[in-house]
Amino acid sequence: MGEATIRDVARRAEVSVASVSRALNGLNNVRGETRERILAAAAELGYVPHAGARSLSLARAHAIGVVLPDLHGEFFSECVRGMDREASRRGYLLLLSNMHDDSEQAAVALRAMRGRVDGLLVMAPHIPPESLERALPAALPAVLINAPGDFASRPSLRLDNRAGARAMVEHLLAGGYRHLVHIAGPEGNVDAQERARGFRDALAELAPDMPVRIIAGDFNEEAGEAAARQILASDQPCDAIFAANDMMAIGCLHALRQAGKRVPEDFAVAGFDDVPLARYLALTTIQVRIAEIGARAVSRLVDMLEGKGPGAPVELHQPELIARATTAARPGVANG
Amino acid sequence: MGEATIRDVARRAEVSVASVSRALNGLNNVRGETRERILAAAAELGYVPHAGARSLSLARAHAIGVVLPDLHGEFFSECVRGMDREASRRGYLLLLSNMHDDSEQAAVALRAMRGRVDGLLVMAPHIPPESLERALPAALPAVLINAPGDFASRPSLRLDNRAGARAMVEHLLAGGYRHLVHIAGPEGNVDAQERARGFRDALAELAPDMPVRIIAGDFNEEAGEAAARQILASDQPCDAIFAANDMMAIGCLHALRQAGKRVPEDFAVAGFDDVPLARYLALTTIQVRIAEIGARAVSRLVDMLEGKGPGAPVELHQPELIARATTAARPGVANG
DNA sequence: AAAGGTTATGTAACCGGTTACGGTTACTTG
DNA sequence: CAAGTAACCGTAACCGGTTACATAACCTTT
Repeated sequence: MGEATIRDVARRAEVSVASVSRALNGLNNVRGETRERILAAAAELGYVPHAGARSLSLARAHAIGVVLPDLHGEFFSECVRGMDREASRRGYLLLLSNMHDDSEQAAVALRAMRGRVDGLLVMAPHIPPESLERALPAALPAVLINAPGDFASRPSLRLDNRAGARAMVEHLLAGGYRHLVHIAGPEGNVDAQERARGFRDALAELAPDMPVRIIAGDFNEEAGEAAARQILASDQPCDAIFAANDMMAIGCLHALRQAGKRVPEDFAVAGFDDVPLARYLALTTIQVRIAEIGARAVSRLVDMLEGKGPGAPVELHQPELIARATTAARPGVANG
Repeated sequence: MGEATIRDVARRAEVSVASVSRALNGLNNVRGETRERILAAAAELGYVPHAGARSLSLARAHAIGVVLPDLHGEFFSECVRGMDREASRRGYLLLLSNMHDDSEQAAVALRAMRGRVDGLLVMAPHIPPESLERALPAALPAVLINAPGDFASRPSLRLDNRAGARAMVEHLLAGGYRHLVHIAGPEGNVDAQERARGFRDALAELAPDMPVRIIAGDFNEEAGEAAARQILASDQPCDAIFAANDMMAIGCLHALRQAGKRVPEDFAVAGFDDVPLARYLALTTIQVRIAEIGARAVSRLVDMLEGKGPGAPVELHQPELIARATTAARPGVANG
């Protein structure tokens, strides 16, 4: 009924389980003829080793746990794809668990990983550092991705959101735009916070006399549309809109066009993330190579697991500005 | 150093491991005071049960293995998202393994699942049924998604590609288009085959005197562009192009517009899948609710695992036609 | 007070692998 | 030919849980 075990193979090959284990794991202290007999028996029985038992015995699961929040489409898939690529390259499987926003559920998800994985990859831009640290099994190596705060205790990867926002501000100013508005992301989200901060700081430094105007948003397309309407209805001057992510920028684009405005002549529009759609809509944005970050996270974790040391505690990934038509320079502006 | 084990908890609470196990699993045959002592000890030690050991002992891992091919972005994430939603609802974790195209590697990926999962979800539109069956551990329940051929031995979910293609042909004919061309997907891919077959059959039935014209493609945007160029260069009449997926349809759209053609006036264009981009480009397409299929697959597998019977051996999911601007009816055609 | 029943707890086997350790056997070597 | 060595192989302990079964403690009941 059940699958064949190593003892079945041993019985059939008329050797001990130890020899079967040795033969199947390629140890060299098995006589050629014996090895043949064992391999034959294993093949005849269709024997497949029981990975669970193996990892219990070895204290090594060759699997890494991935705990992600509810990301929207692109992000999720790209991140997991990058992780999977690297993981399979290095011989690990991925155990996935979506963590819903609740911090309590997150703890449960993390605990469920104990004893099935060798390490953890955690992306939790919305969980406060202390409760995250409390929820992490202490002895399990972990790499944090885009964690809020400076996590001294765990190595982490971070996207340099501030640098990205700053690059965008520079780009818009260089293009001759003089009245910038930022549409922010959800309040609790670190990425959103850092992008807004980057916008604010860059403006303070590069154009100190320009008023800093930030409209609240939530990363959804509708928020972008609402922001556009608000801008159109307002009497404050505005000639460039920088949304904290692409979806809001896209909503914004739609609303502006619907209102008969031209982009970039009347308003420049820019986003953040470089989702596939951005290219089709010629939207200027900041490219976030999330797959690369995922792969890098796996790579660092595996290095830790294999004793190659944790490396830099915080690794900052630089995003790249992709200039497209929605922020073309104003006529008469000499561009650098 | 290592994490606390159940024996550590037992020692600290001055009881046997059996009692600890009982107390932590909520069995009712533990005296109240003893239970308190055990819970306290566990909390003090930060004890987290070792899921690997637990599942070895119970012969139940509460995890399900997911083996997917290299899908492109949208598809992958949507599918996994649907699976994850349902899996976490029913108390299972997902163990992910991307299967690369190689059939040999697929077998390895499947074997690696033995002993860590209770069942398997396999999506392998490119692996021949026999080698798949050979690679699947016999005693492991599995649900196949979009498997080629009729798999008598395993329950499976299938997208009704033929019905989708047929609906599209009907839609185009009703719109007044008279010269349909299909851009096919990769040869070995079942979905692509069935879509082409649906196109062919529908045409044979609904417009028997119309020549069936199919151009080879590979699901990539470039193939769509190439097909468009081929159509433009050819002297055979064509007024509607139905690509086997959205990405090719999009490539096609670009190439046509670049050549100065209007859509849908000169050519109608339609795709298959309804990727998010399709809505923005107003591309008519067949909506595939892949997340739903993923969720359903999990649900069926869990039903099997919990002894609720496998249900229908093959479950066919009906896709829905989404009519948009790229296939607007020709003027003068009474529609509906 | 002894017999019988109930309930709480402990002991040890088991899940399916790996491996330290010790025993055989065959081969060198003086 | 005896002793030493290397190569091969088997026994049993172990990884960290669960649980059948045995035992002990406590109540009833007559």
